[in-house]
Amino acid sequence: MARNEFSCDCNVIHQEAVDEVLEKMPDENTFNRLADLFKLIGDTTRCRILFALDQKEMCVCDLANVLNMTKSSISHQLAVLRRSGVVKCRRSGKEVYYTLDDDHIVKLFEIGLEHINHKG
Amino acid sequence: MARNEFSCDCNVIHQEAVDEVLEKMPDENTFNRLADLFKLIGDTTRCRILFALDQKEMCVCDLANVLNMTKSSISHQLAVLRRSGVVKCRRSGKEVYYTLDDDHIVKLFEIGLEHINHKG
DNA sequence: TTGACAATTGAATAAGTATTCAATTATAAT
DNA sequence: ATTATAATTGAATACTTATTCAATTGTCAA
Repeated sequence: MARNEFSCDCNVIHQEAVDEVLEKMPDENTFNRLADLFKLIGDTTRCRILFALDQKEMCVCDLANVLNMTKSSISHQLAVLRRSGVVKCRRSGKEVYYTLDDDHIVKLFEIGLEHINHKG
Repeated sequence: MARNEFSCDCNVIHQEAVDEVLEKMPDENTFNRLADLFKLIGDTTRCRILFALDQKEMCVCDLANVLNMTKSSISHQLAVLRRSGVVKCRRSGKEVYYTLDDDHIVKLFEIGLEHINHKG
């Protein structure tokens, strides 16, 4: 019984190619986590926060000023980034300071910028 | 007049840091394009399509079988990828064959996978 | 030209999410 | 204790978007 009998609305045209690709494809969980990672940095606000934190450790107020947005908005996004483990924070007095906690992010940005500069 | 007087709901705490970071930050357009790029690959379906096309040139039916999804769904996503210039296509008879058209994508995936394997 | 199949397209629906607003917590200073 | 400021949080709203469904286009074969 073909594995795609129910969800796919067509017959296989190049069975060999399909089988070969299927064999090499990572599992569903991998794709979900990969997509989640890119989704995380696929937002202008979070991109800017991460860029700022790559320059300097900053508190929420600083970030609000750099991005010209409300503290609440920044804080919500920082919570997202924290949950995903790409930033970490420390409290000092009334302020909470954030820093990057992931080496891969910067590399992704570098390649992303290459892409942008390469294309129109 | 401070540039953040209206949208930001707090005073600058570390003026020096804020100024320094602001100076180094790319402009708005750059962030929008960067975020758009990551948004593009921040979707499980598009991730899987791109992974498949990195292995082999494929027609829509092949992709529908590999991903176990409808041709319509795949076609919609291929249109998105085409508009963004990360895939290209050629028609041959009744079929349309797609291939990757961007070297950066694969690099982004590699680093993304490193990230995933590194973290829990 | 008619029928069959690959692919695309537009509209509708459903699901996800970024920001706003109001309220609350945490810390420091008076 | 009280006040002020930094930060977080939850709920609501507005916006975006992935998939589905139905209809259409393009190509080939009979």
